[in-house]
Amino acid sequence: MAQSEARAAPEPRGAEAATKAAVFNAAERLFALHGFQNVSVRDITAEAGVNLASLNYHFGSKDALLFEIFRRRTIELSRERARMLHEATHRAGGKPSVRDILEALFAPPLKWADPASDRRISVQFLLRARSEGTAPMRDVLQNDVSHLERFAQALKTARPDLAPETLYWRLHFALGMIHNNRFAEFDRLNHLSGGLTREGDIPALLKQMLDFAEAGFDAP
Amino acid sequence: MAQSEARAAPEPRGAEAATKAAVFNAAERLFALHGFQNVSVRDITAEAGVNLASLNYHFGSKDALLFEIFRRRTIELSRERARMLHEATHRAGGKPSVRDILEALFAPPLKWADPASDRRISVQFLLRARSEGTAPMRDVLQNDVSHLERFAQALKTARPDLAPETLYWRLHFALGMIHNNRFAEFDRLNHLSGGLTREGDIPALLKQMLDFAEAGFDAP
DNA sequence: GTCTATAGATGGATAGAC
DNA sequence: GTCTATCCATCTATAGAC
Repeated sequence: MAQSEARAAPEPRGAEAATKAAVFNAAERLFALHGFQNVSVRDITAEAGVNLASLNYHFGSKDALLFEIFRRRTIELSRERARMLHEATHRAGGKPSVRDILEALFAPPLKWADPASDRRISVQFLLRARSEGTAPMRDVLQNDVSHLERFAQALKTARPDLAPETLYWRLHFALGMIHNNRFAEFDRLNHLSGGLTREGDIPALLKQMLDFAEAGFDAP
Repeated sequence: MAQSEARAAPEPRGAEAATKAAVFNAAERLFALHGFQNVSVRDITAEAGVNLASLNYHFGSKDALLFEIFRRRTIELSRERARMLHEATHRAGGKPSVRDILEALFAPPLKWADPASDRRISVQFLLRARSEGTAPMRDVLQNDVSHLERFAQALKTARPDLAPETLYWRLHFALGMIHNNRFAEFDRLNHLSGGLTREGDIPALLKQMLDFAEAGFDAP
């Protein structure tokens, strides 16, 4: 438990920072489950088992805390994706296949979404940030596309025959496939399929997504 | 202007219902643009140019108004999709192609999203409802999958060779492609592509989506 | 049906003691 | 750093006059 918290929260060195970490984790969890506007500072501090005023003491404000969680998780996810893309590029001698590029895009958030992962909730937080995020978050999502530019460039190298416009659209579609992996959408799909789709089986889901998206990129 | 409002709002027969229609349209617009929790009753009535109390008089509460907009637009969209699927089924003698089925799924919301359409804002409202919706909305989204069952059944008929599990996943991916068509995501894509992707060109976008998704369904 | 005025509740933030 | 008590802004909803 302490280890899990240590991995999930920012540098919990002394007993003092334990409070900060508890607030961070409780906030991420509640925000991911119930939405940003439906969770109050009182809810967070109660869940964390700390005093009401400690949130403002450690983070300044509710919005600043929200942004801190968003920033940290975004950086972590981008880094994992960039590392996978870099490795795939190296393995392929500079020109990875479309499937390898897509795997670098899909695998990190899917690995987080594993029921056994302590990042399971972080994915849901980031997905919420896309639609419910505050203005500073939207600014980051809007302007910081450098992380995606590497993927667009790799796709151009892999498929120089495709029109750039088509390529960007297909990247957009692939991203849409990931962004739809919210708890509520999984539940809806389970309800529709009568329980056939088991989103807990991450390797199977990754294969399904790669099969679909790779074929989509191969369309004429 | 009067005609446009007549099409978008509920039965504006007399001058009395004009207030109700104005509230309905202002609310849909503000909710779609700024999110459900970021728009107050005061914002809505101010935008509509009516008195603060009229919202509660005509709709009962803010949440009831929200649900009313959601219910109306959901029914309209499902009906358009069902009609297109029905026509495609009839044209194909009972067994429409995967592409025809996907077109019945994609085309209605894309038609609404046309810059020239007076439903442009309704799509954004419905997309917000998926993530920011109140509990009653989530219940509807969760439990009322009858509309999607017809599409799943049609896909099974078109591709009896595919495992049902695979088929449901691919339907989920196709839905994800639509759900990603939010203003913010379009802007992000435009920023990334340097303006190459013009989401205002609906026929071109529909073709891009159909090419990608059809190929995805054709994956082995 | 429309308006004003206000009740009633909630939530973010902080002052100040410890 | 932690806690209590409280301020103050904001919002929904309604009572009651017209």
